[in-house]
Amino acid sequence: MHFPTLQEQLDIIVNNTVEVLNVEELEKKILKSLKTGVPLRVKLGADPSRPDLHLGHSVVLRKLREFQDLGHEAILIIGDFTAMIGDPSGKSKTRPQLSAEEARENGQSYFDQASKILDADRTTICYNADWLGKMSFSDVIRLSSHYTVARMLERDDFEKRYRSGEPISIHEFLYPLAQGMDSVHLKNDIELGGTDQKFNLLVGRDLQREHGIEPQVCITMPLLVGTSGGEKMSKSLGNAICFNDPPEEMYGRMLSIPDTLIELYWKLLLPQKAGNAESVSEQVASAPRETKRRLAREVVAQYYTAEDAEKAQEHFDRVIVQKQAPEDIPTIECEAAEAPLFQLIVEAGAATSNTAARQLIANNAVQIDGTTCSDIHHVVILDENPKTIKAGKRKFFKVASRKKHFE
RNA sequence: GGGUAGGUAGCGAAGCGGUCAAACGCACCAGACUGUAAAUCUGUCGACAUAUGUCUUCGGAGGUUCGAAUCCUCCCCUACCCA
Repeated sequence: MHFPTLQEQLDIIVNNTVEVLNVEELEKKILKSLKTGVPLRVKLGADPSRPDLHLGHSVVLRKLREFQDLGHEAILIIGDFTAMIGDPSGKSKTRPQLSAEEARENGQSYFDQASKILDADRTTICYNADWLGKMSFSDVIRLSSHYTVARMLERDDFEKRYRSGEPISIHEFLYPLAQGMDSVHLKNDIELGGTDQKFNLLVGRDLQREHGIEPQVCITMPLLVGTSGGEKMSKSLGNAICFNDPPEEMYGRMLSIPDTLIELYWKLLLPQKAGNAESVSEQVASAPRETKRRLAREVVAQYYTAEDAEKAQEHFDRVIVQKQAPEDIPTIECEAAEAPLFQLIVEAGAATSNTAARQLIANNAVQIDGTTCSDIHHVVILDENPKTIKAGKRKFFKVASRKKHFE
């Protein structure tokens, strides 16, 4: 195995990180691997209770990929056992406990999605139920004796919740310990995570040391801000862009980010290409629109192809900018010769209830063949010629009668 | 085990016998404006019907009332304090 030089590796590894704990040890580890030819083992934990990966996940996955490209070993660890506990980080809500099968399924899905960024052939995937599930209660007691309540409360979100009077369950204290045991089991050299994982990563480091293993270096990456700015990207906040979003949607959502996020997204979401990162801020200043369009295209191309990205942009220009109907839109066929407009909107899935559909109409958000209709009682006359209905900004469908088709 | 304060729509938070489908803020959705966005302004924001209507909601189950989110009983849950 041939690795780049120490300095080359350090430059790449440290770039974009929030913290590296600590750099001296990292250097030592790199030097050792250079000398022995043994790649570093880099661990990243994955939570299978949320199998929809979004761009926020990509930040840390991208870092892992960089390690792979430097010749090191990526270990993706699916926390199927910890998912059964429920991840306490962030929200106070306890996550639903997953069955073993669900966790495996989700884990596979996670891996499939992560493969859009990782080099899948060179990624080791493992499930922590394989070892955590074998621990006995006395093992757990022994493990938990290593940590004190006061130290647990050092963790940022525990401390906040404690002070604001929000509940903290005992089992949540076990979560970092379980995650730390993963590091003991894997004997990994490095663990990656978002800044919210810092405490958990450090617990792994401590536990390794106590088990006589060379402690892992902890690397934290920034949490990506969501598309509306402010809060971190999260599916439940509705400000996320998922790996599995279709190209058109991905493109549209990318364009809807505030301008102030362009540079940050550029830095964190695209692979490092020499020369282009520095000039982005100038480009944003001089041509924000074009820069954002380019960013959107580049991001879509990461998850699909450059061609798909082009198509997505064309689609967007057509539908949103020029407000024309897209090329391919679904047609619903009715047997009746006429139908209330609001009902059609619901049937097409453009509104969740009749009331919601009426509200859309009342809000001037509905067009039939390009003409706005604000009459909630409107009845659409159907024949074999499909009528194009637009409900809201980007929901289009056609309706036609299929009466004749029955003869 | 004892005490105190609480559990209200996606979230935060008012209401404390009728005028409550429930103020207000945020988020979401839509319209205007734009660069596509952000910011700003406007509307909507439980469901069904739509001219003032009906139904299901205010931790859960009962009860008192012509009438309850609001009063009573029991239960469940949370925080804090005392043991």
